[in-house]
Amino acid sequence: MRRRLVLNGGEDIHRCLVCEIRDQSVCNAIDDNELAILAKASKQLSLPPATTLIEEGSAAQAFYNVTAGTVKLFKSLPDGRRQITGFADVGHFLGLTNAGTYSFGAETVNTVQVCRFMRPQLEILLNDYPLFERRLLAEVTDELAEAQEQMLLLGRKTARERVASFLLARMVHRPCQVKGEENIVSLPMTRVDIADYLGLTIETVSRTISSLRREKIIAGTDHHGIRVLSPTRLQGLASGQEHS
Amino acid sequence: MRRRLVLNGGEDIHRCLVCEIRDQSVCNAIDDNELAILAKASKQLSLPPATTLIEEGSAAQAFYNVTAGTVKLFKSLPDGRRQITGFADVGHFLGLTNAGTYSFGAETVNTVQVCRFMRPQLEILLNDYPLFERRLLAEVTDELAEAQEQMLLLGRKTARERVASFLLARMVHRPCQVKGEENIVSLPMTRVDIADYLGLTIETVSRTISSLRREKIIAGTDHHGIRVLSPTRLQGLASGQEHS
DNA sequence: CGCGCGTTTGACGAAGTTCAACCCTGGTGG
DNA sequence: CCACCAGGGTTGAACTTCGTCAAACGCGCG
Repeated sequence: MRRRLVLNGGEDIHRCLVCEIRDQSVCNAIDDNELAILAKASKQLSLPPATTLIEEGSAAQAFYNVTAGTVKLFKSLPDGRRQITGFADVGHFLGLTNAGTYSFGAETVNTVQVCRFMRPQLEILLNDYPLFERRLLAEVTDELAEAQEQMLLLGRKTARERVASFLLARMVHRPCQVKGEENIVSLPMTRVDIADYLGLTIETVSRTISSLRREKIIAGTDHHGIRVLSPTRLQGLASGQEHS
Repeated sequence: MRRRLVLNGGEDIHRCLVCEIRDQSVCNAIDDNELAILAKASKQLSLPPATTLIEEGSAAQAFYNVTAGTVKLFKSLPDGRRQITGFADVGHFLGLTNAGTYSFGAETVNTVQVCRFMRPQLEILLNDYPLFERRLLAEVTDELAEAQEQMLLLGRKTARERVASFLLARMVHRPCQVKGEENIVSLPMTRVDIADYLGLTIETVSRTISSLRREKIIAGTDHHGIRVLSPTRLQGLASGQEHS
C-alpha cells in the first residue's frame, strides 16, 4: 500500500525542513527523514489579499495548510447575506470535506502563504502515515469545539458580549510577542469581515468598539490594532457577567 | 501494537452482530469477524428521558454511539443562557474531545440507547483499526460542515427562515417511513429545545409555527409532529428567497 | 376535579438594523 | 506637490424584529 515518491531536487525537502511553523501544524506528524515525501506532495503558493482560494460549491480538489497570513471561511445565502465561520491562520489547515464539493468558500484576508495538497496526495499521506491522520482528527475535533463556542456566541450573546468574546479570543489565541505590548490585538480583517463573523452589522460593531473605548476597557491604536486595557473586564463581558 | 481482547461470552458478540443500525454508524468500519472486540470494548446502556450523559466541563472519560432515541448537545453561559449545538440521533456518536474535559453537555431528549466506549478502549480501536479512525474522521468532518450551516442560520437568518430550515432539515434528514406519510416531521424535543437550538425564544418559535400553519405551508398533527404541505415553499423560505 | 407543565397568544419595549450623512486616510493624477 | 477621489470607518435618527412580561389555554396525571 505504501507508495514511495521519488525526490527530484534538493530545494523541495529543504522547504519543509526549514519550515518555521511545521510543529504548529499537521505536518509535524511526519518524521524528519520523511519530509521529502511531504514536500513532494505539496506545493507552496503565495497569494495576494482578497484572493479566492475556494469557491463555494466547487469541486473539492485541494487541501491547504496556512503558513503565513489569515484566510476567512464563509457560507452565503442566495441573496448575498454571508456568515464567516472562521479565520484560518498560521498553522491551520482548510479544505477538508467528505462530499465531492466544498460546502463553504475561502478567501485570503491579507497576503497569505499556503501549502497546497491535491486530493490524491492527501489520500496517500492519510493512508501511509497514521500519525498524520491522527493529528488531522485532533485538529478537526478542535475546530468542531470552536464551532460550538461560536454557535453559543451567535445564538445567545448580545452585541457587546460578541465583540468582547472576539477581541478576547484573538488576544489569548494569538498573543502579540513584542515585550510590553502583550495586550495588543491585531485585526487584519475589515469591519465587514468582523461583522459577518459575529452575526452583526458593521455599524453595530463600530458602535460597540467605540463604546468599549469610551469605558476605557480598550484603547484604539489604529483601525487594525487594539490595546486591551482591562482583560479582566473584557473576560467578564465575554462570558455575560455584566448584570448578574 | 495490536492488542487482542479475549471474548468471555456469546452474548456480547451477538449484540454487535445483530445490531440493526451498525452500518449507519462508525461501527461498520469493523469487520464482521472482529465484532467480538467491538462488543467487548463497549457497553450498552438504556437511558430514560432527561438523563445527563455529559456534564459540561467534566472529565472526558467516555465516548457514546447512539443506537436509539435522540440526545441534545449544548453549551451554556454562567447566567443560564443555553445554546443547543446539535441533536445526535440514531447512528451518531458523541463525546469526542481533545482536551481532558468536555467543552459541552449532553442530555437525552427521549428514551435513548447508547453504546458506551471508555476512553482507553476507544484508543485501542483507533490504533488497531485504521478504517475505524478513517470513518470517525469522516464523521467529524460532516459534523463540522453541519456546524457551519448552523452558524449561517444563527448569524444571518430571520426567525421564519430558521424555523423553516429546521423543519426542512428534519424532514429530509430523517424521513418518516410510513407510506403516505412522507412529509411528516417528528419533533421529539420541546419548544424550549427548539428555541435553544435556533437561537430564539419559545414564544417566537411558537408564533412562527402558527404563522406557517395559517399560511398552509405546514399543518399540525400534534405538538410533536408536523405535516409539511408545501416542501417547495418551505425550501424557498429556508434559503431566504421570500422577497427576492 | 384540580394541579402542573408545555404551549399559544397578545401588548409592549429594547436591542440591533437600516438609511443616511460625515469623516479619515491613503493612493492617484493633474 | 497638492487636490481629489474611493474605500473603509464612525456617528446619528428612525424603524423593525424579536424578546419580555403577562395571561390564558389544553392536556395528562394524581
